[in-house]
Formats: sequence, structure tokens, C-alpha cells
Amino acid sequence: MNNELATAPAPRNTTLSETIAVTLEQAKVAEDRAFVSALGRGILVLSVFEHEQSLTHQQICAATGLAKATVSRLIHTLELLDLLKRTDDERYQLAKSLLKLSSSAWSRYNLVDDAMPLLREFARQHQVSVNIGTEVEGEIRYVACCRSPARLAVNLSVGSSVPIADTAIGRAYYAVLPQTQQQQLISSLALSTTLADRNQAAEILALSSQEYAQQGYCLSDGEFSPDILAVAVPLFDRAKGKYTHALNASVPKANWLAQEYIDYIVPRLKHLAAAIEGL
Amino acid sequence: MNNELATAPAPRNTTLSETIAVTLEQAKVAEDRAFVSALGRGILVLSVFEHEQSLTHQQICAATGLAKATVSRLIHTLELLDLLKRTDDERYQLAKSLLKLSSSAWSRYNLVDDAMPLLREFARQHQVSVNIGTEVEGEIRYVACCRSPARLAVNLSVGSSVPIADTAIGRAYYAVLPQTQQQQLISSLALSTTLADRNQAAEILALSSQEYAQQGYCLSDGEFSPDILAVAVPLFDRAKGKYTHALNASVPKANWLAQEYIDYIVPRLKHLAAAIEGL
DNA sequence: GGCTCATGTTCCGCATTGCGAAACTAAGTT
DNA sequence: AACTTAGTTTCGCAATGCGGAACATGAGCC
Repeated sequence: MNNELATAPAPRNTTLSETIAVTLEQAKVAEDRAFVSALGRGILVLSVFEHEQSLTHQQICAATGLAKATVSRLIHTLELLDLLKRTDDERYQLAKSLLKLSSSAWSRYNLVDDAMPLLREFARQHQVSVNIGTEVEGEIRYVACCRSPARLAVNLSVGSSVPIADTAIGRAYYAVLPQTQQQQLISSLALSTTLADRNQAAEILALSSQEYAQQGYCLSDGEFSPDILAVAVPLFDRAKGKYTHALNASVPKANWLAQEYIDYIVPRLKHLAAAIEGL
Repeated sequence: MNNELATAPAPRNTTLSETIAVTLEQAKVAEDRAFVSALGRGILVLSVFEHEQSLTHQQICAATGLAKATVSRLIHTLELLDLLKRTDDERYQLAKSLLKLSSSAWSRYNLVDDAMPLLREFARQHQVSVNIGTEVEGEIRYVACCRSPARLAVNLSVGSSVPIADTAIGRAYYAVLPQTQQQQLISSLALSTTLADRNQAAEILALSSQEYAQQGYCLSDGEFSPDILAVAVPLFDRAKGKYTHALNASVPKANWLAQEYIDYIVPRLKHLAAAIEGL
């Protein structure tokens, strides 16, 4: 894993407050008469809480670059709107109404929709099939698929389900589950034809989890379908605050040596995962 | 269930946009110089999406009571901030940045914290013990407790776990789970000493779920602890968009006849649940 | 093609609003 | 008591945001 792409820091996600500050700046220099800057500033204040549970007045000033008095007024306003509340110790944190405000957005939120263009590009560029899946009833169900032109023997598409213990995507999904959920999943595993024994499946998953911990990816080298070589990584949904999906990249075994494929694709797949996670 | 409290509509949760509109109004009449109304108006625009996936310009005008031109400007601003985006069909919906804005609030969100004052008041007023619990490893773990002065024999507190099939709170929790999760739960049930057989537990839970469907509450009349009479209802977490907890109210069996207790407490308990759910 | 109605954007003068320097208050610290 | 540090309030002024009205745009209709 001495690969540049892999060890490079995840693509720096500029913070929300930064992008908002830039937007404000742009609107100002463009003399955008239609831009309501007071609103922008208020949002800017909220945005500095993106990665902070609570902040003092002063910290807000520093983070936003706004004048003290301005921040006082904005805080006052946001407090009345129940978007911000002061804690006992003279700090502020985001309040209830922000949850209500955004709840309908969350309910519609879906990591997959926005990932599709990235998947397509990835499939095209590297000539692999990429898929996103999540666990449904003891299997991994594909929720997004992108086949490469170099087609695989198996015919999987959105809605298809594959076993968990036999596939890279299933193993990656399993590897990052909290332990209690791992156990639950084991007990509700849909056993495949090739892996009919629950204990055996559990063993394999334990092993692949270990591999994941060490290497940062999971592999299936012909175990599910004899012609397919696949690697997979889990996908963290920052919205939900947990791993919810997994992402694989597969090729016909005929075309690649396993190790070469791994060396080539894994860092790039991780990169893709980071990009998807970054919205 | 011919009780006023029970059949009354759930305590009308005024919509967010209504409360914000009121806040704006108040700030205006109070001549609150420190209230930044442009910010308030912008938030007002966002708030009308609370129960709507998408709205047209016109609908926003109508819902907010703002002038067309004003709404145009606010929309423009919110769009630049990526809080609002226009769909293909000339409508608007909440956009990504709102998710980011609120994600730290969500991560801290906890239905229980805010419920405590309500629990205390309820316990005091009706002389019952009330508790909120959720499933952890096949049991119900209490996450909020409020004992009445009339103390029960058993000594449960935050962190205590009780079995699922034997208790009102467990049954209520189970009753509203989606079917697939019910099955999972059954298979991971921590079996109690009194209910050592998984199938038997499943039967009881099926029965109590039916009762819940009909009556809207679950009962445990001495089944867990011979001295305790308890009823429970599930708690919907509107933040998460699903049932996440259950709420019970229990008294010493010595003090009440079961039916009288039910008639008295159930409507009130439902009222309490609605209040807690309403944040 | 012209007419109309319905929706949304742009213009523009004006009053309001929100800005921010500075004064002020409050609470530690030395 | 003098100094810091943190935050609120004041206040005059300019920029801001408001909204009526005029202007686009487009769909439906005769």
C-alpha cells in the first residue's frame, strides 16, 4: 500500500463555512443586487457549527470574520428562530428548529442518486464494473450499477441481490458493521448455494474483516462467480453517520492477474469512495 | 376508548413556518432593532418546505406571505448558498448544504434529553413511574426513568435492561417494528428466566402486537414482576422518521385494578407520547 | 397570428435595515 | 485598583433590501 493515491489525504472537502464565505465574497464583488447578504451572513454563522458542537460568541466572530456587533445581532435572531440556543456555559449550539427545517431534506436524501455520474466516469475510465449495494434480508442488494464495456459473464443490475460471505461487496459491508450488528447479520444471513453452512460463512466473514482491517479492502477472487475478480470497500454515509453501503469494482478474471488488479484499482476505488462520501 | 383525551387529535403541532411567521411578527411589533429580519425571512422560506418536497415560486409566496420580488431575491440567495435548488420542472426543493448545516445537530440529537421534564411532570401528576427505553441486544434498556413517589418493588434505573416479551414496554417496542426487524429481534431475543422458550416469546409478542393494533397500547399485568402493572406505547422519533423507543407507565398492582388503571392512564400516556414526539 | 392569463424576473426610488466603530458593562486576573 | 477579556448596546449613516409596477416568458385558446 505504498501507493500515492491511497496514502494521499482524502480529497480535502472544503468546509461548508468556507464555501459560503466565498459565495458571499463573490456576490459582493459581482454587486449582485439580488443577493440578500444578511441572510447569507446568518447562514454563515450556522455553517461554522458544521464540525463544532458548540461555540462562543468570540469563536463565531473569528470563524466567520464578522464584526462582534453583527454576530450579536445574528445570534439574537437565530435564537429567536430557535436555530441556535445558548448552553448553560455561555456557548451556543444548533437548536431544534434546524432539525425540523432539514428533516424533509433528509427524508429525500439518498447517497446513491448523486453517485451515479461518478460511477459512470469510473467505469469508463478504468474499464471495470462498479456497483453500490446494501444489505437487504441477509443479502447485498445492488442499488446502483455501472457496467464496463468489457462485460462480465454474470448479469447483475439494480435490484439484484448477491450473497454476503461470497462477494467482495458483502465482505466489505460486513467488515465495518458494529459488532452487535455483525452478529445479527450472521444469524439472518441468506445462505448461498456455495456456502451452505452458517458457521463457515461466519468464519469467512471474520477472516475477510481482518483482511479489511489490515488492507482497507475486501476481495473476492472467483468465489461468487468463477469468472469474476472483485474488490470492494465500504461506503460511509455522513448523513446517517455510519456505514450504510459498500462499493465494488469487478472485472473478468481472464483479463487480470489478481495482484495487479488490486494494486491498480484499490487506491482508485478508495478515492472514488471518498468522492462519493464527500457528496 | 371513548375517552376525550384519547380521541382528541394529537396536540396540534403548529408548523415550523407558522411559528417563524409569528416570531417575525413579534420582532416587528416589538421594534426589535437587533432582529435581522432579512435572515428571518430567508429561514421562513426554508421552513415552508418542512412538509413539502418541492414548491413553486408562487407557492412559496403564498405560504410565506412575502412579496414576489422578495421571494425571488431570497430564493436567489438560498440557491447560491446551495440551500435550495430548482428542479427540472421549475420547482424548488431543499438542497445539499442544508444537510451539511444540520448534520452536527442531528448527531447530537436525542429525543430523551428533552423528554425528562415532561416525564417528571407526568410522574408527579399521576403518581406513576414512567420510563423510556429502547432495544439493546435483545432487551429493552431504560434510557430515561422517572419514579413516582409511590415506589415500586423493583429497582430499575437508567441503564437497566428488562426483557422484551414480558414487559409492556418491550411489547410496545416490538409491536411497531417493521416485520423484517421483528423477525431479527425475535432471533436475537435475550430470553428471560420466566420466558425461556423463544417460540413462546414470539407467540406472546405476536399476540401483544395484535392487541396494540386494536387498542393502541400494550399491557403487562404482573408478568415481569408480580407486583407491577404497566402499560406502554411506542415512541416515534420524527427526527429519524421511525419508532425508536417505547414509553411505559407503571404502578404497584396493589394500588389499582387493571382496567381502571388502563382507562385512566392510557389516554394520558398517549398524550404524553405525542407531546414528547412533538419535541 | 394575436389575445389572455398565469407565473416569474427585473427595475428602481425610497425608507428601512443592518452595519460596525466605539462606548459601555460585567467578570475575571494580576 | 488597574488591566484583560468577552460580550452587549448605542448610534449615526450608508447600503440594503423592500415591493409596486413594469417587463419577460410561455402556455392555452380563439
